[in-house]
Amino acid sequence: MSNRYTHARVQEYWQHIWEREGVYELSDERIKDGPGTYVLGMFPYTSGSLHMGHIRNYAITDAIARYRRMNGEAVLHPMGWDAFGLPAENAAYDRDTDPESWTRTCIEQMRDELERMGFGYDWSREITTCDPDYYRWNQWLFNRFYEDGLVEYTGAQVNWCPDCETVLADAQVEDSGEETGETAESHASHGDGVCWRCHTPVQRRELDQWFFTITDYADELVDGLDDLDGWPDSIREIQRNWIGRRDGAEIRFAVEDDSIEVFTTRPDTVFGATYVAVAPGHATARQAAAGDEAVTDYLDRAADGQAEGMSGVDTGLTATNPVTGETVPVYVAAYVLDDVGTGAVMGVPAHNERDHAFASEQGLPVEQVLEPDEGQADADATLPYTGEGTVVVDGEYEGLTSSATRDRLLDHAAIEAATTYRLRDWLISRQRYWGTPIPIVHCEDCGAVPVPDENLPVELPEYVQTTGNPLAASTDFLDTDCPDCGEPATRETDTMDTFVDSSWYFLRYLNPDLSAAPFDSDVASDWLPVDVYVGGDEHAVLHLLYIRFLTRALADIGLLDQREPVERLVNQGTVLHSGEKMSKSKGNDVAPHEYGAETTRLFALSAAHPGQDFEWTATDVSNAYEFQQDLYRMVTAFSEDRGGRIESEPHDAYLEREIDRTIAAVTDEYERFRFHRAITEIQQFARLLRRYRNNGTPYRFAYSRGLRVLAKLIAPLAPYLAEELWSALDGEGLIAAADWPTALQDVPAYRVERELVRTTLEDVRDITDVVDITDPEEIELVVAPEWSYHAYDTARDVTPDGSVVGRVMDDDAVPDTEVAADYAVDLAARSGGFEPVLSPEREQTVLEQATWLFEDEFGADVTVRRAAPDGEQAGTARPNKPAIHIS
RNA sequence: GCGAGGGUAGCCGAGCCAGGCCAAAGGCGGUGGGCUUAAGACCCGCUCCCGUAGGGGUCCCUGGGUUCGAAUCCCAGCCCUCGCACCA
Repeated sequence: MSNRYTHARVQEYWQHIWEREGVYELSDERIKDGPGTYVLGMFPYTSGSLHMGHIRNYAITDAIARYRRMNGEAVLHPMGWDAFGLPAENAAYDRDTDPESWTRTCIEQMRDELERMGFGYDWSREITTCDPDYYRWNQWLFNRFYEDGLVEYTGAQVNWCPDCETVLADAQVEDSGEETGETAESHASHGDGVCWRCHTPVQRRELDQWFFTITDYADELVDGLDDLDGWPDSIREIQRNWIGRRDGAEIRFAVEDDSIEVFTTRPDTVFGATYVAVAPGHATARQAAAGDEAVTDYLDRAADGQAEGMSGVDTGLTATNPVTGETVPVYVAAYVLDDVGTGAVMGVPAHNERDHAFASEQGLPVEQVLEPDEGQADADATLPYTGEGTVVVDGEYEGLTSSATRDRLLDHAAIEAATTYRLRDWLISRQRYWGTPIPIVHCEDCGAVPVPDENLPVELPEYVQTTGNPLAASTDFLDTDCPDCGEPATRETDTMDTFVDSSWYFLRYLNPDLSAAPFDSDVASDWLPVDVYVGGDEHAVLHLLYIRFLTRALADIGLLDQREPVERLVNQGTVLHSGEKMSKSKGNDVAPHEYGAETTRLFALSAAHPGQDFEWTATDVSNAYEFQQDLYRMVTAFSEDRGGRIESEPHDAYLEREIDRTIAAVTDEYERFRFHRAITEIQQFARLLRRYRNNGTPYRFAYSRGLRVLAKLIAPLAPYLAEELWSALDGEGLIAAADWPTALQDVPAYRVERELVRTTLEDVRDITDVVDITDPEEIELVVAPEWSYHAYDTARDVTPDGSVVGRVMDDDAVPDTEVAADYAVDLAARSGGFEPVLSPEREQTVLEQATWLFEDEFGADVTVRRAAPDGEQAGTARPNKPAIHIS
C-alpha cells in the first residue's frame, strides 16, 4: 500500500499548505495594480452537488489558471455561488425548511467538493448572490438603469409556467421537442414551447411586468459578434440568429380612413402586391371583425389554434398600394404572425413562397414584376421567383435592378427604411420568493416609484410556506410608504430573474467587499475583458448574451470603459455515458468522487480537447489512474535510491534533448488549451524516462531534471500528485507556485534530430523483419559522405527551372562518380521536396547519442561512423538517412 | 429552406488555418513477445496490401481543379451534427 498514490490521503495536507501560503489569492493591492490574467468558469448554481459537467468545466479553468500562474502571471481565478432560484424554493417546500438554509447547506457541500477536487480558487473573493450585500447591487443597478431609461414596466403577453408559477423570458422557453412531423397544421397555436426548467408547457398571460430594454442594444450586440474572434463560431451564430436582425422597409398601405404598415425585406417587389394580409391579432383584424361574422369566426378559430396552413378570410376592406395606386383586398391570415415585423404583410405571390401558396389557396392573382437576373435560375421557370432581378412593370422603376429599386423607393413618402429584430426586451420579473426583490414601491398617486439608494437593500422577508408568493403574503414586507409622497403604499412583490445576478458577478470578484459601489470602475476597466471564460453552450442566448448587454449598459452609464466582457470563450463539450449525455435524470451519471477526485479530473482533461464531447469509459479512467501511479512510482523509486552517475555519457544528451523537446511541445499544447495532447506528450516522456532508467545507471543531473520537469508539466492537471512528486524530489517551495520549466537548448532543431532517430529505428526494424533476421549481432550506421550534403544543398537552391543535375555535378565538392551522378538524378526528381537536414557531424553525434535505443531494442552492438570521403562505401546513405548494415 | 460546423485506417480521434519531414500522432480494441508461480500492472513490437536490406502499391466522403507536389488550397456534389424558421 505504501507505494500507491492516493490523493485522498494527502489532500487535506496540501489544501492546508496552499491556504496557508495563499498561493491562489491575489491581494486587493495586486488587483488595484492593474490587469493580470482573469480566468473564469461558469457560475455554479447551488444545487448541492457537483456533476461531471462542473468537473470538466472547472478542471479546464483550473488547468489554465495554474499554467498561467506558473508562467508568472497574476491570475485571478475566483469562485462564487449563483444562489438564488426556484429549485431552492421547491427543495425547501419538500423538506420543510427555508430556501436560505437549504442554499447555505448546498454551498458548504459544494465548496467542500471543489476543494477536494484540488481546484485552486481565490476563496477570499467568494461571493454569494443571495447575500443582501450582493443583491443590493442588483437593486442599485436597477435604479441606475431605471434612471437611464433601460427599465420598462408594461403590460405584456408573457410566457407563464404553471408549474413554476412564474413568468419566463423568451429565451427560457424551449421547443417542446415534440416533432410536428408531416401534420404541418400544428403550427397554428405558435408558441407550443415548454419551460426550460421543468418542461411544463408554457401558457400565455397578460401581466404588468418589468423589463430591461436589451433591444436598445440589438444592433451593437449583433455587430460586436464580428469582432469576437475569441468566441466559437457556433455561439456567435446562435446569438446572431437569436437577435434576428432583418433590414427592410415599412410600407404604408392606405385602408379606408386608416392605414396598414407592412414590413418587408423586399420592397422591390411592391409592384406585385395583390393583397395585404394581417395577423389575427392585428388591430385591423379586430376592427374588421365588428359586424362581420366570417371574420369573427376566423379570429375565434385562430384564437383556439384552429386556423391552419394557408387559411384566411377576406375582410372586405381594400388597401391602396402607395406605389402603383392599385387597390387590393385585405385578408386576415394565420400565416401572418402577430409578433413578427408589423404583424402585416403585403402579399406578393409572384416573388414569395408563402404568399404564393396563400394566393393559390385563396384564388388571388399572381403578378410577376421582376425578371430574373441573367444566369439566375431558368428565366421563366415557374413562379414564385424569389431572387433578385430587374423591374419589368411600366413606369419610373422599369429596368432598375432590385437593389437600385429598393434605394429609390426609400424616397417614396409611404416607404421608410426599417429594421426588425427577433430579440425582445428582457423580462426580468419573476413571481417567486427566492430572488432579488425589485426595488419599487407602488403608490396610488405616484405610480411605480423606485426605492431610493439609501434605503437599499430591500431585503427579503422571512420565508413562509404558502401556495402563492411569500412576498405577497408578508404584510411587513408589503406595507410601506411612498418614497415620493410619503403616503401608504405597497412594495413590488416580483423578484428579479436570477440571470440578473449572474450578468455582472465577474465584476464583483474584483472587489467583493466594496460597500460604496457594486465594483470599482477603474479596476474593472483595467481587468476586463475576462481573458478566458469557460462554460457550456446551453447559455448561448441567455447568460452569454446578458453579460454582453449588461457590460454595454454599464459602460453607457459611465461605470465601465469596456464594452465586451469576455475576450476568449471556451465551450466545454458534453460528457457522455453509453452514448448519452451524462445526467442524473437519465440515471447514467457518475459521481465525481466515485473513481477518485484527481483521477476524474485528469481523465476529463485527457479524454478530449475542451470543446469536444467524449465518452466516459472505465478503461480510460483506469488509464488515467495508472498514469498517476506510474509517475508516483518513478519518483518515489528515485527519491528512495538517489543513486546515479556524476559523470555524463554521450547517450545522456539524448535524454536531455528529449526533456527540452517535451517542454516545448507541452507548453505549446497548454497555450492552445489542448490538455489531452499535453498529457499524451507527458506520457511519452515518462515512458522514455523509465526506459532510460532501466537501461543503466542514470546520469543524476539529467534524470532528476527529467523527473522535476515531469512533475511541473503535470502540475496544472493533477495538483495534489504534483505536490507529492515535487516534495519527494526536494523541490523548492510549492510546485503550485513554481516557475514553468524552460528548455536549455534551442528546440526547433530537435524535430529533425528526432525524426532521424525515429526513422532510422524503423528502418532497422523493417530490415530485420523483411530479411527475417531474428537476432542481429551488429548494427552499423554509416552517415553519408560530406559531398552528398553539398549536393543536397545545391539542389535545394536551384531555381525550379534550373538544371539540378548539371549544377550538382559542377559542384567541386561533389566527386565525378557514378554514385554521385545517380544521387544528382534523384535530387532532380524531387523538385522542391527538401526537408531540412542536419550537418553530417551533427547527424553522427545524434546517432551516437541514440545508440542505446538500438542496443536496447535489438540487443546488438551498434557502431556509427562517417562514410569515406569518396563515397564508395556509402551504399544507400543519404543526408538524414544513414546506410544500415546488419550482421 | 437559410446559416454554421463537420466527414481521416476496426473504433475514438491528431494533422488541415501557415501544401512537401504523412502510410498519416496518441488512445482503445486485436495480436506477437518480455517480465511474472499465476493474474493484474508494466515494458517492447505488429495491426491497408505486396515484399528474403530500409522497397513498391493503394489511401484521408465523391468528382473535378490549382501546383513540381494536396488529407491540407479552390469548385461542385453527397452525407452527418447543431442553430434558426409559416420571420414577411
